[in-house]
Amino acid sequence: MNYNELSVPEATILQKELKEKVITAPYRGNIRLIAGADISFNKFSTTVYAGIVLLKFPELTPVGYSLVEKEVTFPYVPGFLAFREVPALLDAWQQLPQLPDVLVVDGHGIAHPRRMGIASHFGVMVNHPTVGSAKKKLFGYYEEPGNNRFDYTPLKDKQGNILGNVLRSKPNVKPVFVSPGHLMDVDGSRELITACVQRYRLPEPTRLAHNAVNQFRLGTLTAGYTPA
DNA sequence: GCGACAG
DNA sequence: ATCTTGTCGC
Repeated sequence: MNYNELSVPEATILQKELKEKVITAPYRGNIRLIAGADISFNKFSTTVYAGIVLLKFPELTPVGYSLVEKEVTFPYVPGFLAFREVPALLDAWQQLPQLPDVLVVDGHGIAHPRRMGIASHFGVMVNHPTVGSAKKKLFGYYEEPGNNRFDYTPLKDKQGNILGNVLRSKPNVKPVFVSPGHLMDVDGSRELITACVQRYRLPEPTRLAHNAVNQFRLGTLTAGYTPA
């Protein structure tokens, strides 16, 4: 199926169907390899640069990255980010020589109007554990968390259901929004992201993925898979 | 009708 | 998201 030819109403129907496949449950198992995924592009261009960076866990040292370039015409519409970025990320995913235990996606998971943010969407597509880590809220209500490192508050819907957490990754910086993507639960997602935070606002997986796709777009890195 | 609105 | 320099605060 080609997302570029979908209309928003059609995409909405697809999200409602995919929603039934999302599994929000505690992740059982060891994590020795984690990954971060992100996209970069030039303003007004239909070319996107997608990348996935693999890191050893819990050391968080990068061990390789997969970079791909792809054309995309589906516009950015709040609530439908997946239809614009998932295709390219799938290409990068299929190019990985080894799959991570869990993938951290730049965006929300179930903290979405229809519980189908990009992290959940991608997780269902590849049937793999994912967690969403976003820089801004898309959906839900929350109280500002305390200003101490790792303070957090729940992100809820109007009925009081907890969709994720608002996490203060470091003092005096805006918090990050963490929610389960697929095969993960609310607490586990927060604990994992907390373990991925070092000295910056953003957790290492998405921070390094962001750096990689940006360098790729600017020509400092070349496409393909590269061990670190 | 008005405000909110991932990347 | 991207375009961009200096500047204020921990």
